[in-house]
Amino acid sequence: MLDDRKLAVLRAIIEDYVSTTEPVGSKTLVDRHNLDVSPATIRNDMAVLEEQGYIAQPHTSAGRVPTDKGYRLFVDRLSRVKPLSPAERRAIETFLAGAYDLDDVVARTVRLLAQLTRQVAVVQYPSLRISSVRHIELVPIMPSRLLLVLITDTGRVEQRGVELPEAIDEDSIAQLRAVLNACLDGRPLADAALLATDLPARIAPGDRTNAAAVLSVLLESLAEKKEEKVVFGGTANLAVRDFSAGLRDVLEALEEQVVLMRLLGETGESAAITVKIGAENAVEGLHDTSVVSTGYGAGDQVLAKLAVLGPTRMDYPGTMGAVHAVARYVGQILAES
Amino acid sequence: MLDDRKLAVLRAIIEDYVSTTEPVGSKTLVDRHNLDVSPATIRNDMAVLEEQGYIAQPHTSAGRVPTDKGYRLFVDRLSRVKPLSPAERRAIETFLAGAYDLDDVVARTVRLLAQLTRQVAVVQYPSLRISSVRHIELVPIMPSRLLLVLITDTGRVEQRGVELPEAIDEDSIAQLRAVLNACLDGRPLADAALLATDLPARIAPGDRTNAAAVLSVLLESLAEKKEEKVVFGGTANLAVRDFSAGLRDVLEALEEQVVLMRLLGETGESAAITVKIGAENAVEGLHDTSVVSTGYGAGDQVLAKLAVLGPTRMDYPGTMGAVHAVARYVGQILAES
DNA sequence: ATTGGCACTCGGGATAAAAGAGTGCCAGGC
DNA sequence: GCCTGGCACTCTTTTATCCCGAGTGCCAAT
Repeated sequence: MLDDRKLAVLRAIIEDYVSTTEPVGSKTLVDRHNLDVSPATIRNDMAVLEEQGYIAQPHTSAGRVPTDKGYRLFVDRLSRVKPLSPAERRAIETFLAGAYDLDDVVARTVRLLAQLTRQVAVVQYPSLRISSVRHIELVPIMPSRLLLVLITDTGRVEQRGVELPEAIDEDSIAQLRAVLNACLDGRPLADAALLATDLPARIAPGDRTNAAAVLSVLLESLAEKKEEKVVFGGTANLAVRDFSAGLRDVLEALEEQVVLMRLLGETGESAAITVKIGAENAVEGLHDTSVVSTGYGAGDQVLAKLAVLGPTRMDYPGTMGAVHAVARYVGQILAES
Repeated sequence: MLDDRKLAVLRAIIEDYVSTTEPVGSKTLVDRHNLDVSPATIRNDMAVLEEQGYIAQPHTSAGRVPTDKGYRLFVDRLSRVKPLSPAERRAIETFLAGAYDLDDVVARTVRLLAQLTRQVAVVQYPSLRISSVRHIELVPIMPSRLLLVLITDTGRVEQRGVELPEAIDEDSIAQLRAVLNACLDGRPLADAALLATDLPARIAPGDRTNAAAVLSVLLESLAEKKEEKVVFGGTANLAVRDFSAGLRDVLEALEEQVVLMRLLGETGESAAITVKIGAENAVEGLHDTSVVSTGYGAGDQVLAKLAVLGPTRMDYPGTMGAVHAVARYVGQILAES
């Protein structure tokens, strides 16, 4: 029902609109792209496209503008992910290679994505739930207070104060630390839950209540969604385009971890690239916004997600290319460390 | 040379302008504040104030607008820090009390400040340089690779990968860890520099090159300005007022750690509140912006700074009150943990 | 199916006039 | 000497009107 030319017209409309920000008319279209037909023909095609909901006109006698549905079709069938230029690839590589630690990797990734796409970048920290324990450390602060430090194989370091029911001495701490590490080292953090039954038996009776307190804090940090940390950047890119309306909504959404998580949550668990266009985003106030996201991680395992957020009128192939490439490189970096 | 009434007029102009965003004229002024004189009298006063550079008119026959110099006078002599309402104090207390760890304290502080002032909040992490070491941990990752974890008495946890020149075994790691902790525990981190000469003697000969590598990483993380971490929030508040111009500049400045540090750097080292108005800010592009900042820390010691950033046209007394109160509470929280 | 022709629509820019807000200054009053 | 009412003047802002042009939809012809 949509022949090849109509699809070509839709593609042309989207490409033009994305680059000019202005509704595009039949005349402009035949000029700019070398379609070998007359404007009138294009108008007929446009009428059909409009009837089917792929494009719309802001008002009578203005050019056409793509609808969400139009972008959807474009992304699904009319475009390919655009590979980055060699220069861009090199830039990514050198930029990420210099990172010191996980915080730095994440921070650099955000900057990189924002710069490449000239849009807002969102990056989630590798999930605690999926990571394995590399080391657990207990540091005494006061007689009845410890600092629990958790280091994962993705390089993430979590810290948490533990209030103990009873005072504890160095030896007991050492024992507890040894047991915890013996049980959890190299294993997925989720296994900590299994310890609940196992732990008391391995601990001197007098320290069991304290051990339970430590464990419960450990489980807590695992359970809490708060730990799904998300970072963003590139908001300055929002100010430049004629996007002032809705800008506030976007900034608000970005600062609300919960909302960000929801946005990323819609990304599938695979390494594929997900595109949510306009109203497809469940989040209120982001209906003029698209989100291009993907999972990343060391190897196949998806440890976390990253995304780019911009107006529905964005360069999808380019953005998708950048998201894809950056996710891959970050994965490599994580695998190496 | 400026009698009481002229000062009152300046104050009135600023208060009105801040709340209405519109140039304020002589008529409006006598109506709103009950000055017992006629508009004509006020006009004369205004003429003087303008001549002296405290106010200006955007164009002939518009009302007057305060200049930077006018705000300066207002802040220095015409206003008092406005104490927060009991409700606000309680809100601060409960909001900050629930924090888990340092990251959480900082994150909550940012939100709190942004919410209280309806502006952009900037908070710096407690300085590594001044903090004392609470514990140093070495975690083996690969035979010739360690993770160095540094925990300070302010609750800050820093991590850093160390590439060793030679492979190392568990025993050597334990020795190194013991020596490092023995030397540095409870002492200011800056003392690490002294270790350079001291360390080799305490370490088995075979491990000295490795020990040196660890130490150099430790010193590096101390030296690097990168470690002066700064966090901000509340950018959504920028979008609401008629501030669209310059918005991009502000967002850009916020995402540039270096710029942010420069902004905070101008804050004095004392616990007093510093106000930088408009062009007084050295940072390009923030000339329509004021920064209200102060130091905070456990006890008297200033560990870091926090600030609120907004248009020169801001509620200075209120903002200063919020900044002051929040800084004090955060200090308390830090001292407690 | 495509095309050229044509009447029609509607937003946006230009121009003009009117409205308003505020000023500066002066001459008179307390 | 300071304050005040009055008044002419200056600009911005608003409103109204007009016109232009881009773009459309439709139709008859190829």
